Amino acid sequence: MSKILGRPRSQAADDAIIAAATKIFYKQSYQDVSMEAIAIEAGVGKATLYRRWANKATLAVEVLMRQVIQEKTEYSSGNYRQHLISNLMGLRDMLSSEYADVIICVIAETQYNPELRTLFDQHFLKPVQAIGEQDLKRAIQQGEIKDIVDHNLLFDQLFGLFYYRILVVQNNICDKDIYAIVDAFLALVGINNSEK
Amino acid sequence: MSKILGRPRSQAADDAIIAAATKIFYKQSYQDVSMEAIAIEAGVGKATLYRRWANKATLAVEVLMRQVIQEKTEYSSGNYRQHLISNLMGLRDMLSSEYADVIICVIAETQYNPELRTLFDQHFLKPVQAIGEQDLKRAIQQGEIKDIVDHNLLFDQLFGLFYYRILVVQNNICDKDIYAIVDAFLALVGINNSEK
Amino acid sequence: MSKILGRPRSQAADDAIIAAATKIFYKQSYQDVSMEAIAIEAGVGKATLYRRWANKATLAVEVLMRQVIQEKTEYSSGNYRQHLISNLMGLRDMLSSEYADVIICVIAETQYNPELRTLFDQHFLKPVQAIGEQDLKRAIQQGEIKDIVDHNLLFDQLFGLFYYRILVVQNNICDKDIYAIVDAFLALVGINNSEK
Amino acid sequence: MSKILGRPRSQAADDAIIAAATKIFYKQSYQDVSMEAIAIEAGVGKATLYRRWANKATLAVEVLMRQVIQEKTEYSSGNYRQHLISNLMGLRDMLSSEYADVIICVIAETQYNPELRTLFDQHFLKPVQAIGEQDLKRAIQQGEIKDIVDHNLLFDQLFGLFYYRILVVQNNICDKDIYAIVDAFLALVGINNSEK
DNA sequence: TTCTAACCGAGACGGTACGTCGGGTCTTAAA
DNA sequence: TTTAAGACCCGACGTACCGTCTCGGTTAGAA
Repeated sequence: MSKILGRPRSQAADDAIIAAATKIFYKQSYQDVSMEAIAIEAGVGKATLYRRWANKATLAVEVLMRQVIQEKTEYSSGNYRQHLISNLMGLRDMLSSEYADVIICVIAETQYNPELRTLFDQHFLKPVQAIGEQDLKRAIQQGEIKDIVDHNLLFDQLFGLFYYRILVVQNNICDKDIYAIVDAFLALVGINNSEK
Repeated sequence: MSKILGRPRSQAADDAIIAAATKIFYKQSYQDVSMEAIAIEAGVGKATLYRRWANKATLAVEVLMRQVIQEKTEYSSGNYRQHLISNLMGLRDMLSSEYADVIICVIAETQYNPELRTLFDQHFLKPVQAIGEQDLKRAIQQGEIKDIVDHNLLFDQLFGLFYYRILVVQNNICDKDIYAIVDAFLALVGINNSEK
Repeated sequence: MSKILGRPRSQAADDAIIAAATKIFYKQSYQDVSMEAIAIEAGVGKATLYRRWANKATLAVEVLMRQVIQEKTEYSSGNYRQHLISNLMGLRDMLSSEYADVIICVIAETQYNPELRTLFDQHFLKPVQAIGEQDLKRAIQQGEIKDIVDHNLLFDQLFGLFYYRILVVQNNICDKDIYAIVDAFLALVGINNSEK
Repeated sequence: MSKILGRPRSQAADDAIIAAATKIFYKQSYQDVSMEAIAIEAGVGKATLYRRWANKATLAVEVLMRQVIQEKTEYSSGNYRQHLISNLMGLRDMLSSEYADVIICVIAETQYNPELRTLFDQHFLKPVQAIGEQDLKRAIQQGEIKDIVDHNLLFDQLFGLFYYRILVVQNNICDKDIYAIVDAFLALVGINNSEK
């Protein structure tokens, strides 16, 4: 049986590291952030840092994840159209935030780091998609939209639009754009529009 | 009047550097590529390299640009549907190629390097978009598709889908998917579908 | 109160660096020696090297110092004349050795590097002078030579002769020359000569 | 027979280079002086510079030589004691000047550059020694000093004292010191002292 | 006058060493 | 066993200088 031996890990260290990382990733570009700086800001040894997160990218995912969770909980009422708009505004805000370069740099890293890939999928992409899918499922059950087969493709088109516009082309997406996009989306899959 | 003074820059050095960079970016991840390695492979001094390209990202854009130009010239016959399919297959191939991580890393860099941003826009994004737009214009003139107002949005959705699926979610897009996507796109904007 | 924090510096690294430097300074000219080569030979990171010695010259002084210490301990018996001859032969050997160019290059550096100046003084010049002075003092006490006031000047003349002849004019000084020089020196300050 | 073909070398370029080198060696340490800077200051191409002087050290010897010539012509009257004092003051001034580090750096280079060695010998050391020897010869003829056999050794001791004191130990030599040194020297070799 | 050869200033060339910096690991003594 | 501190190895970075080479153009004497 495995007993817990030695000094237990300090929760304070965890918190200090995340706080420091969140702060530093906010005000500096991903590349310019050094693990050393985070360790110093957190008042923590580098080993303590690496014992919890294997590398900079992994720590960055942690920070991003917490940012997503914050966003997620803020939008939670209204009908499907409202939900969708709220979710997409959340996504827009995240992609336009100071963490934009952290997101894209992490995505870059995932190209040749499978573990990070998995982590990023589960802690960042999935949670964002999940909101959309939960809402969608409820909307279908409530008869708000058609039970289309390939909503994956449509969702990817929707999300892709945001990633591409904001991160690649670097045109920001205003609220009016989002209304138009959502309405176009609902025009395709919504039930009410065929009733009109 | 400005005369040409001093020894002119060697075209051979240009070529050697680009060839070396293309080769090395192909077989190594962007992060693992060092400017020093490129200089050595090209048989060129580091100063010669930095005289032309200020940093790794700028050189990477050069390499990507030439890859895009190669792709572009390969697809050039058939009707609009054919063209669109060809173009998107080209985009898919590029985003799925060994240069995928170079592209995403360059995009990452553009987040905090305005000059690189401009360069990437003009030498990579614009050329790719241009193909689509030229074809579109011709298609409208020939009455193949509706003269819709906001084809920008639709194109971004299309391109975004590819960037998102391949680079972010990392699901590859097969030929069948492309047919489906194009048909869905034409169902929205094509004229023939309203005739059905 | 100052406690010892962090990982202590590795004595093994110190030793490896000094051994490597000694070896490389021996077989290459000072100018051709690179810090990188020393680091590699020592199996040590460049940072580790620069953490201890700020530059090539400082490291060279370290190497020279250890060479002086080796020489010093070799000559230690006989009367004052014998001692003087031994010491000057040691100086001659050092200035004629493979380290000659290291010595002169370090002296060159001291012209515009005060810290190196101090270091060179304390770790190289002083130890060499000290031998002569100790012997002198003993010789005076034992009545072998006159208690002259300005032996500094005479010593500088003696040492200067060696530096000038070997390093500047680059004529080597043979054993016979040394005997002559010492006898001339003792003819000036020795007691026995006035007794003859 | 070799005829002079092509455009003759520009005297103006020679002068400009020497002037620039003299100026720059004066105000910067030898190490910090770059051939490029001299070429720019002289308004001359680097090739023009290297066509005349093979490297920095060779050019430095040129500068030093001209400095020696300047000094030489300044002292030329009085008896031998006066001459010797003047000459040594000239040497002292040169070794204490802004060119001190140039001298020592050139000496350093001569350790592994035989051509420079020859050049330095003929253009710097010899001229300085020559003054002393000419004066000595005349003094011997005029019966001012003994016709000693090995005045080489004594001269080396004298010059060595200056090089060692000023460049190595870096104690400056004041006028009073020079008087003392000269008188000690003449006490050894002078005729008048035995007459007193 | 035209030709030829060496020159000129400017600056790019291949090399090479520099000293710094960051990543991720390891080693202390203390808790 | 974890902690903070900080040294460790590794290797890329971008700069600077070396001494050479290549431009277009100049300057002389020879043909």
